[in-house]
Amino acid sequence: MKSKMWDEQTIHAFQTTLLDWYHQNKRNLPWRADTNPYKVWISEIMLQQTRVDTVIDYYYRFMEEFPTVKSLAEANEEKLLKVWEGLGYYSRARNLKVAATQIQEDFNGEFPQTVEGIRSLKGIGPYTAGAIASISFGLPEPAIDGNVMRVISRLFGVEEDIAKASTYKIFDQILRAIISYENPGDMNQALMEVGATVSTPAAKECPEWLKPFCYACAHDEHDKFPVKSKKAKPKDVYYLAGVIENKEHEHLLIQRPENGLLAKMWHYPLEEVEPRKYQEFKQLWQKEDSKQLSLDLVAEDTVPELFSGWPVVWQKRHFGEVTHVFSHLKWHILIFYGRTQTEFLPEHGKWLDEQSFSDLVFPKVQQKIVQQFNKTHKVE
DNA sequence: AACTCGGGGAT
DNA sequence: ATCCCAGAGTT
Repeated sequence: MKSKMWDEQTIHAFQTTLLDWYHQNKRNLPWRADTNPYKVWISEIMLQQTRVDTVIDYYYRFMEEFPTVKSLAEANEEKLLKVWEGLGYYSRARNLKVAATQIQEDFNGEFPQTVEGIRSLKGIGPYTAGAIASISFGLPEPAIDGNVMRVISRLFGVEEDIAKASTYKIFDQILRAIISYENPGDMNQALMEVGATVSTPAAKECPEWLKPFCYACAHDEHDKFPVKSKKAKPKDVYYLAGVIENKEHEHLLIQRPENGLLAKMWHYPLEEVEPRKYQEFKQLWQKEDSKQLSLDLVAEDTVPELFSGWPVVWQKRHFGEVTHVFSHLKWHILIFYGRTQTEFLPEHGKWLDEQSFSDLVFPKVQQKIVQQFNKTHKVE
């Protein structure tokens, strides 16, 4: 880092100034009502890679359904995921249940009160352990998230790449030196609050009260920090999706595998195709080619490449396109419609009427497909 | 150390 | 479009 470590006097002045600002400016958030470790824990897990505004409603519903560690440990997984539906990173929800069971079995039902104990819980890493330890138990542990790294990198002129894991120790050392032993919980939350509301990514400079402590402001280099290497853009993947209806007007849904992306969630059958094939279908089977066909007039033509082997007669047109971006993938999905007169059930499949869709846990991409299909076929 | 894992809001 | 968000687990 470019700046020297602060002396005792500067550290004390910073703590006082920061905590004063925090107590006057902190947002009134539901999980700040008290420092109960269960509430802090749930909120911190929800807040991982997720904005405050998004979390608030989920937090209220979660606390209503699972108010205690015990209720979470005994939670039905489907119900748990239903509460989490739409929030993303679903392993967070599954790990919560695992950790709640750990608390029941390894800690006699009482939330662990040491950093090591907290850190041993599934889904709790260095950041969350530090947050709970400091906020709920007053331990002088840093809580290093994206906000804190941005703020500290500006205050001290940290030039190392914050995207690298090895840079973590630099922030850890700085924070252990400047953290308040009187009120580490508020100190950590204050630093995050500064990052979220004042020293934002696009902020040109710090407010006056913070400037005396800021290396970047002093050198007019606010836009140089934090240093962060770029991530690769999501890889394109192409799918054909099949909306398949049986004689009972039910739709076929498939449950994803137990591990990996969108684990155990339900979706219309998907078949990955080469980008060239995808474009062929998109152009040759346009809606315009068969405008006269309603859902009642299924074409005799079949689609050999689409879910081959299933006794389905496909309509020779597509029902629009959906794209969905994940952290590392971009899905392109072209939607088709077909009917079956035969009773069949693929592995991991389920037939369900549309009124009951809300009983299952659908990822956003599946919700988009449902919406696109209904929009396209109902207007014609 | 690199990759996997969701979704959305701000710019 | 791009960034990035109160990150953690796996390989």
